[in-house]
Amino acid sequence: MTNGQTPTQPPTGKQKRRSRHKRDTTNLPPLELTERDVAILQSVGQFQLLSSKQIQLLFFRSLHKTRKRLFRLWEHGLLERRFPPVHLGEGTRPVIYTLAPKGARLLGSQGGLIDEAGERAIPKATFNRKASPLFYEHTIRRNDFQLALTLACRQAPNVEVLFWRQDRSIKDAVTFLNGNGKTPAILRKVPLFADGFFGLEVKDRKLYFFVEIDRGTTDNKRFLTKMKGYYHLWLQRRHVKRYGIENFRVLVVTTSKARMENLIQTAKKVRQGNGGSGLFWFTTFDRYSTDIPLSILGHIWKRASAGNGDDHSILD
DNA sequence: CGCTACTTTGGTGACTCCGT
DNA sequence: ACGGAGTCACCAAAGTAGCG
Repeated sequence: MTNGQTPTQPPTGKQKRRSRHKRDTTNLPPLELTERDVAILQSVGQFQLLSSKQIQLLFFRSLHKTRKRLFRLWEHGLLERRFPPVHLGEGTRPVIYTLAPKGARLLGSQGGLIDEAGERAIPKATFNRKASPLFYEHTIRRNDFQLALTLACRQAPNVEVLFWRQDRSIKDAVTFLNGNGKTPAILRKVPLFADGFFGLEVKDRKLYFFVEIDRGTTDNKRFLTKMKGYYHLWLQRRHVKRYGIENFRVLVVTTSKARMENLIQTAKKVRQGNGGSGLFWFTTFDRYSTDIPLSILGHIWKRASAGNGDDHSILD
């Protein structure tokens, strides 16, 4: 094409703009799926949902091109799209893409995707249409974290993501004696289901992390209970038995500095003089970004150990 | 093989429309 | 009001067909 005209589309005056919200399948030009298209569908399935911006970071150089291609995949029913609510004075936000049933079937027919537990194929990864805005927000936040980590490890020498898990295979419960020294301790069973669990290989070291995304909706008491759960997971060496790993840390990402300080003070109450001082690490959403992925490997993390105000890198 | 012309594919900028 | 996104026009590189 040298003159800007498409042979199959004669220039007949001004075309009516297609709706962004309703699929118009009349005169739909055929779609030839590329390897990249399949990779996009796989990623959307794995992440559950991705914004056009996030998909660009993974697969394209140009956002313009990204939108065009995603629009075509949507037109052909392979992806679903959702429009986040618009707040006055903010304009629209990037479209959120999820895997459509047709896209899931297509992946299934190509051998599909197996989830981290090695069991479930991708069709169940199609996204629940009735998911709440809070859940969307939470998933987008988690994906931003995973995406920044993925992109950072592409750029950083000697750092590799060994795995990322966020499915039911990391659902666990820890039982321990819960007490504060004043009232009698009672046996407590705390469910643990991290937002993510990942491993990094740094040179010859292997590091493992649980990720907790905090949107400021959990009160201190529940947060303390959850941290106690992780602490006893560590104390009982349950991570060795269950995951075959020797070490782990819990990364908590939250909304603001004030909230973070509050959570750090809460986390400090967990330990009872049995070690584990480096277990809990904290940062805020604004300290890393997918635009500058290496930021997530930078010195942006605060530890909940006493008298330690320095910022750390998760590679430390 | 080497040259030319054309096609295909992917990228950019400007403009305009869209939906809340 | 606002910024995302669809359309249009255009550019550039790579691929390909035809020809001597």
